[in-house]
Amino acid sequence: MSGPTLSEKLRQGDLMCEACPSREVLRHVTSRWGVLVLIVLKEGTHRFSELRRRIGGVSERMLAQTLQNLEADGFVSRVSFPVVPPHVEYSLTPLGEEVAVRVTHLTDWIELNMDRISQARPDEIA
Amino acid sequence: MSGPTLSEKLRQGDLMCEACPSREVLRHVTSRWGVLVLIVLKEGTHRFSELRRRIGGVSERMLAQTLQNLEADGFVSRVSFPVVPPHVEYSLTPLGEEVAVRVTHLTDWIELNMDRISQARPDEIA
DNA sequence: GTAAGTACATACATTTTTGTTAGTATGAAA
DNA sequence: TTTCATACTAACAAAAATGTATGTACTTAC
Repeated sequence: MSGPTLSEKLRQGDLMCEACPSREVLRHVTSRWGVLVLIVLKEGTHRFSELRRRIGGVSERMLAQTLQNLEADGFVSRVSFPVVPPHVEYSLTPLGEEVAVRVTHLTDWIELNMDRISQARPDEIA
Repeated sequence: MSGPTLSEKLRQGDLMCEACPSREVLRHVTSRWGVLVLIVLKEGTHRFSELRRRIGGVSERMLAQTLQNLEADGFVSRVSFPVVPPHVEYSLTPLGEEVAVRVTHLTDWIELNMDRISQARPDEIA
């Protein structure tokens, strides 16, 4: 009668299960700035300050933290050149490209359908 | 030389632009519990308490709030039956089904690739 | 000589999110 | 009769996310 055991769920990364590590990965990927970083890096390699300028509203602190999370998950690779002033390049790993594809499918849909969504939202008088 | 104007970006919902309303929609959809609610509702209509039991770790408060956000965005429809004890059914709207598809593409990928991701993550000694 | 640009880290303040507890009305089960 | 279940809301508390200000080391431009 019982389905998969807890340890099986943990291995599989069942998102409905509170303790699953997949929840943390999901949080990084879908975090406020994580989504936007993935979108921009999908276009190609960028430097820290380029990302900062592209993504409206990120603070340096948040951008750095977001990049570190995505790097720790294996989605982003960081290459630093030992020069002055510092030069660091960020890009997607093969794993990162795969997530970024799904993320952009979602965000593209939202951008393309914002008018339909706005009509459904009563809060905006416009 | 200049691209789209600010008002054009606002209409189009350019996510790189801080003031765009699409950012708020994205936050609702990719919120901690929003993602999971969309996944479960994609299987069909559910009652409040059913959702609560399915989604490990949600509090009543957060579930209620998440459902209200998704309802306000036009992704979820709420039907309440005037009986005692209360009976309320939640389901996806056509718009909601469309987002839910993209969301599940992302989450399915994460669940299926958790082992690859875990290998890339140095924090877990396992 | 002074200011700007680079890629951050660190300390601290604030804001946002999330959780906890208690409460509601009513019928049914124990 | 006490308890449970339902679908919430409101008040309050704790935790997490985010922002701000400052510093660094060195070079180039003004």
